[in-house]
Amino acid sequence: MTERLPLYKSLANTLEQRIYNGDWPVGSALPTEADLCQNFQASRHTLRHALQILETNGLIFRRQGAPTQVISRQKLRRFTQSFNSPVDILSYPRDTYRENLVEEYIELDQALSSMIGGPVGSSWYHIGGIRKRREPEEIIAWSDIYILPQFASLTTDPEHPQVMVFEQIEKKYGARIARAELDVYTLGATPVIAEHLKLKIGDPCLVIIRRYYDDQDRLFEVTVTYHPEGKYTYSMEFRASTEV
Amino acid sequence: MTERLPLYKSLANTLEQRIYNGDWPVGSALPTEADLCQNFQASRHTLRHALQILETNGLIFRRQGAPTQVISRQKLRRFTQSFNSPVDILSYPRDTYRENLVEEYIELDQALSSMIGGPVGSSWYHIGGIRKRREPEEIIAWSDIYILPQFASLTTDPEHPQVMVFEQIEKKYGARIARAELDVYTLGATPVIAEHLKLKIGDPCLVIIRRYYDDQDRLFEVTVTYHPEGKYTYSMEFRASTEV
DNA sequence: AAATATAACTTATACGGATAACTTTAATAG
DNA sequence: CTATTAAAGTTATCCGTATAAGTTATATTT
Repeated sequence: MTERLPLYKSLANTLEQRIYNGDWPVGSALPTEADLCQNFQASRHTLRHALQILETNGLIFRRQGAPTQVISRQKLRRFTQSFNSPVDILSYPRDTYRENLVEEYIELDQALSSMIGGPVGSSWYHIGGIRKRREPEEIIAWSDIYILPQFASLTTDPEHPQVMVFEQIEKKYGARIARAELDVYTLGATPVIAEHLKLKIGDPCLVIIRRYYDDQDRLFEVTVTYHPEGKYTYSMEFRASTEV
Repeated sequence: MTERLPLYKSLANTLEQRIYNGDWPVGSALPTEADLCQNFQASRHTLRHALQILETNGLIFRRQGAPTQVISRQKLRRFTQSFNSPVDILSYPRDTYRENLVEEYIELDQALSSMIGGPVGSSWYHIGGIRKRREPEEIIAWSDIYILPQFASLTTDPEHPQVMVFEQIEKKYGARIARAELDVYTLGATPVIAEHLKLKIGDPCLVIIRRYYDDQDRLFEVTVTYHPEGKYTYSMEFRASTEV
């Protein structure tokens, strides 16, 4: 019932409580490790284990040579969503595939620029096409993919339609996704979209824009998908973060 | 340039590489700590520091008394989005407010049940209303809020329209959100929605459903919002998780 | 054959000490 | 006064050792 807590955990709890009480206000420095060892009668090693927990909980900030700073009065309750791969950010069923209908080099005009996020006049390679489910055979979405011109050659790869484009870029060019943005909104079908998706003009469409940035924070791919009503729901789950 | 890596980090890298190479396949057990200390000429303490890194990276699984298991060949690259509060999951501008138009006790029929997620026949308290922005004065959304009947009294609170409902539930009843689900899709405006939002029937609406669960995984609030075209974009940002 | 107890093995916790690396403050030189 | 150097203080890394606690396999008993 009253499971005995290891010393380092009990110490971490005590320190958290003391910080919460305001014994060491935010912005101030914690006593030195040596002092804390004295006060709490623990070895330096055990104490540091406790401090490490406070650090990962975002309560303190440590820097070699400088005193440890208190940076937060209480543990943040973070709501996090995790994906093991960027594929899952927009999790299409695996039994879908893309059919390219348009391939062209373009320069961004004002309208495209505000949607895509790149500067006006910048050059991109545009791949337009539809995404289909196999059975029942059905059109799920129209998708516009914009990639940097130097990546254009990857559309010649035979397995191209089966694989997400950013995966191909990662594989062939070594660019790694460090950040991704996601915008979701609704829009009445434009004439072009309506024709491709066999809708009436103005029919509701779910628009999802994804922007991929590399570790230099350079935008290197943007995907815009248009889903007709009833064909797609974007779902997510969030959890309050668990204790350490 | 060639910054010298601490032994424990260098050890962690080596072990990761060896696992990736397949020297210790997924599912097999790592050599004992004692053996690894021997092989890599490190103290048990330093070695354990390295193992701890592999563990947080999701490569190994450790259990007191049992050999350490290899559970993944490569570091997961997790894409995470963090919110400091559930408010931010659906981040409305702070200068908006809710205007309740309907309050009633209901029982879920088949259609509502599949949308909300509660069982058919279960009792809920329904609050229907519109969300407005102050300036320019504008209707942003129609929202249906479903809460357990025991929370119904909170609508009498004077500050109720300004505050998110789950915050009031947390404050007054102590229920804490442990999990939240989010569904996003598009829908043509139904007659009821069209009237409230002053739209034509069939006009595109962005529908966002949020379901809040407590720590017992009991559903205690569901919110459904309908946004007319052009009035709302749901935005998120994801980052590849940083090294430990 | 099944349940129980034992032993061997492995990881977890905890102590102590020594050196390195970094930061800040004080002293010094120009 | 400014820039540099030296010293003191603090955290980071790394080693060693000992005991506790949990798991698994083996032996024993029923």
